[in-house]
Amino acid sequence: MSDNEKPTLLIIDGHSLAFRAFYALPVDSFQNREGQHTNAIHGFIAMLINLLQSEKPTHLGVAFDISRFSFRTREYPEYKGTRGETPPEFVGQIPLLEEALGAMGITTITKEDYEADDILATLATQGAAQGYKVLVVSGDRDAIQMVNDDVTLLYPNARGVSELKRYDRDAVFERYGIEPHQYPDIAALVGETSDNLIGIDKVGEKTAVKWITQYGSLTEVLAHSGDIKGVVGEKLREQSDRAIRNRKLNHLLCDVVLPVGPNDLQRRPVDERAVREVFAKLQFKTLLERVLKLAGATADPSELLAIPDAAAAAIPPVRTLVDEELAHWIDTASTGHTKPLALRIERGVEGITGFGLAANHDSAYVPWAPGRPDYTALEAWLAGPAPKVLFDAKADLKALRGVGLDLAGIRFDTRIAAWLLKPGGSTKDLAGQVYDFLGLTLPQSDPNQLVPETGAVSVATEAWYLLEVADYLEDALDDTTRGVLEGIELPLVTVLAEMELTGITVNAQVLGRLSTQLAETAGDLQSRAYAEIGREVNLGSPKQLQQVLFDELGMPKTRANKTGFSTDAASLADLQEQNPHPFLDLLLKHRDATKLRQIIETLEKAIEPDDRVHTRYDQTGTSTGRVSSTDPNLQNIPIRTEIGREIRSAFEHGGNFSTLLTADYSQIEMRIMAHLSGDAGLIAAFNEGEDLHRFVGARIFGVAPSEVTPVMRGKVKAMSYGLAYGLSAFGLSKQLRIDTAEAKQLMGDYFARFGAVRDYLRNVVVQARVDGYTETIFGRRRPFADLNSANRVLRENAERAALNAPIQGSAADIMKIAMLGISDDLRSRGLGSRMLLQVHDELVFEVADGELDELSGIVEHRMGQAADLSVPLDVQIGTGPNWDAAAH
DNA sequence: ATCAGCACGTA
DNA sequence: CGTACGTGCTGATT
Repeated sequence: MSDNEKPTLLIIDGHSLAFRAFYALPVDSFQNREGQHTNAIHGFIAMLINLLQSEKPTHLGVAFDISRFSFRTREYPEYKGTRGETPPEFVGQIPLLEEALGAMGITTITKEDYEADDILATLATQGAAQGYKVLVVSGDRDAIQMVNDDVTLLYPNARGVSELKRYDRDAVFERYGIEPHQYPDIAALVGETSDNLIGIDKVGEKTAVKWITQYGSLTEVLAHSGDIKGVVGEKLREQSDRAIRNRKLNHLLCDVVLPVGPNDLQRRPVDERAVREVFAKLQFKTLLERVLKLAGATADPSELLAIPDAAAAAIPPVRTLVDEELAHWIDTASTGHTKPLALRIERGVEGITGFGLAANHDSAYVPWAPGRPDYTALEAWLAGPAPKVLFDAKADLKALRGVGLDLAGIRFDTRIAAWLLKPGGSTKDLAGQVYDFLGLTLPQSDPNQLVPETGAVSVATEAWYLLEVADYLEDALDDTTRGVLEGIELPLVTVLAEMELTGITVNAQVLGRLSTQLAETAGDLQSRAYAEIGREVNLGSPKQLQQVLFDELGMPKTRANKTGFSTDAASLADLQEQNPHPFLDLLLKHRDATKLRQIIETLEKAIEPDDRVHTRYDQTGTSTGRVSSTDPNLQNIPIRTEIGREIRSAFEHGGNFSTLLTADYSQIEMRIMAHLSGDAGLIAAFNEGEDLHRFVGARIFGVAPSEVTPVMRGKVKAMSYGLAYGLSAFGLSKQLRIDTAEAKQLMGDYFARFGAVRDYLRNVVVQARVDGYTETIFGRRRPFADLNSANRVLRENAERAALNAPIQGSAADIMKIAMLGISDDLRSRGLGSRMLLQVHDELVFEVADGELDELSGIVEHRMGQAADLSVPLDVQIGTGPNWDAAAH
C-alpha cells in the first residue's frame, strides 16, 4: 500500500502547540469582550485548519497534559522545574480550546500521570503498526524520537505556529546527522534546558553527535567513556549519571493504556451549533467561517442541519380551520380550555393575517377573518383565561390590541423563561430557541426574498415547535425560578404592554425651542473652538481631537484606550487642571450642547401622531432583572443639568388628565443592603429617619450629625453607593480626587462602624462561588461562570457583578411587585389613572380628574409594602403638569 | 450596510 | 482599579 492510499492519522500535543501560539500572537490583540485572552486558541485553531486543509487527515486527535506533574516529576522532582509560573493570560485558554475542539468534533485525549508526548508516542506506534501514515505535531524536541518511515514530526519553528517544519527520517538526519531513534541519546548528553535537565559539561550537540555516530548509542558511549580523551572525557566519566538520568526521563512511553486507539479518532462532523456558540463567545468571526467552510467540505452540510427523522415525522401536517371546525378544534385540543395551547401570530405588511395554534400532537392554521361564523370562539379563547404558551407575549398582545382583540391567559413565555435561566445570554428569536434547545432548524422566510413566504414554515408549525421549546424550558426551570416567572414576570407582561400602548405626551414645541437654542449655542461654541486652535476639526471625532490635543497642542497624555488616548469628560477636566487651555472648556461645553440636542432630536422623531412617545420595555434586556427601555430609551432622559430638566419639562400629562404623578424609592439599594447584611448600624440609620449620609458620616467621623459638613457628606455618599458596586479604595480615591491613603482610611472607618456590610458583601461572592449563581430576595438567580477563573481581570469583574446582582436585582424585583400591585388596584377600583413610565426606582403616572388622592394612596401603599424588609421602604411622591415639575 | 470603539445620558 | 443599561457618532470595513 502506498502512502497515498493509507489513512492519515494526525495527532497533536495540544498544550505545547497552544503555548507556542500564545507566544507567537500578541496577547492584547486577542481578547473577547469579557477580557478573556484568546490568542493561543486563535493561533491553535488557525494552525489546525491549515493542517486539515493541507494534510487531509482521516483520523485526528489532540492530547493534553492533565497537569505539570507526571511519573517523571515523581522520579525527578526538578524535571521541568525551571518553568516559571504559567502566564496568567494563558491560563484559562486551554479549557476554552478543549471546548472549541469538542464542538469541532475533535477528540481530546488525556491520561493521568503521563505527558501528552507519551500519548502521542503510543498512538504513533499503534498507528504505524495498524497501517496509518502518522503525522505528529509537537513543539517538544523529544518528539523527534518518534520519527520513522511511517511517522513524520511537524515542529513549529521560531516564528510560531504558522509554519511547521517537517521532520521525516531524512530531515532529521540532515539536521542532526543521526537516526531519529538516536535523538534521545544526544539530548541526554547535551541536556535540555527547557526540561531542567543538565547535560554533561562541555558537551554540545556536535560532540554528542560525534560520539553517538562513533559508538552507536549512549550505552556504548558510556561503556567506552574510558577511551575518550581530554577534559570532555573526564567530565563524561564524572557526570555519566546525569546522562543516564536524562535518558530515562526523555524516553517517551509507547505503551500507555489509552481510552482510545487510532481507529477511534476517525474525523467526525462538526457540531455547527456548538461551534457557533463557542466561536461567538471567543469572538472568532473569520475562523468560524473557515471552520464551517471546512465542515462543508468534509461532511454533508444537510446532514448537520436536517431535522432528525423522528422529530420530522412528529411534526403534524398543517390543517386550516375555519368556522365551526375552529371552536371544536380549540375545545378538543385544549381539553376544555385547561391544557395550554401554543399560539403564534402571522403578520403581513397589513397587520395580522392569521394564527398558528398547537397542542401536543396537533397544530392548526386559522386565517384572520373576523366576522366569519364562529370566529368569536377564537376571540373568546384569546381574551379568556385559557392557558397559552407564547414567544414574546408582550409583542403578540400589542399586535392583537392593534386589531381590537385582547389576550389573556399567558401561561408561559419561552423568551422570558430562557432569559430567567440565562439572564446574561443574548435574546434569541423563536428560530434561535428551536436551534438552541431542540437542535432543530426552523426554516425562516428570507426578508430579502421577492416572494416572502418561500421557505418559511406555517405559523401552525411554528406553534408546534414553540410548544416543544416550552416543554424543554419547563423541565429546565428550578422551582425558585419558576416562582419568579409565574409570580412576577408573566403578570408583568400585561402591565408593561399597557404602559407601552399608553405612552406619554411629549410637547414638541418645548423640544423645538430647546433644540433651536442648543443648535445656536453649539454653533457658537464650535466657531470659538476653531478660533482657539486655528483650524476646523470635527469636534465629535475622538480621533481628530487626539490629533489636536496631543500632537498639535502637545498636551500631556491621558488615560489610554484602544485608539490612543481618551478625550472623555473626566480626562478633559484633568487636562484643564494640568494644562489649562480655552479650547478644552469650549470642547466640553460643545459636547454638552450637542449631546442634549441629539437627545432632543431622537425624542422628537419618536413622537407619534397621538402626540405621545411609546417606548418599548425589554423585559429580557438585563442580567440583573431590571427592564430596559428602547426606541426611544426613556430611562436615560437627562435630569442633572438645567437644560436636562427643561427636556423633562416637555413630558406632560394628556389632555384629559389633570396632572402627572411621580413616585420613587429613596435609597432603595442602600436599604436592601441594610436588610440583606442585617447591619445594626445601617438599619438604625434608616429607622432614625435622619438623613442617611449625614447619619453615616457622623458615625464614621465621630461627630454629631449636625457637624457633618457637606464635604464629609459627599464623601460618605460616594462611598456608600460605591460599595454596592464593588468599589475599591483606588477607585474611591480617583472619584473623590483624594489620595489612596485617605480613601483607604475612609473605607476602613466605614467598615469599622458597619462591619456586617463588609461581611455580607464578602459572603455574597463566596456563596456565589459555591453555588455558581447569586439570588435576589425573591429568588431571581443570576449565574456566574468566571468567579473561579484563573484570569484575574475576568474573575474580579465577575466578583463585582456578583456582589451587585442581589442588590440591584432585589430592587428590580421590588419595583416589579409594586407595579403589579398598583396595576391590580387601578383595575379593580376602576380608576382612569394610568401608569406611564418606569425608570428603575421611579414610576410616572397620569392622574385622571379627581383621582389624585386615591392614586397617591395606592402608589404609596403598594410601593411601600412591596417587600417586607427590616427597614422601611421610603416612597417620595410628587405631582405637577410635567415630569420636571412633578419631581421633588 | 454593518461593525467596533468611544463618549455619555440614566438608575 | 464601580454595577446595570441604550443611543448616536465616527471611521473602518463590507
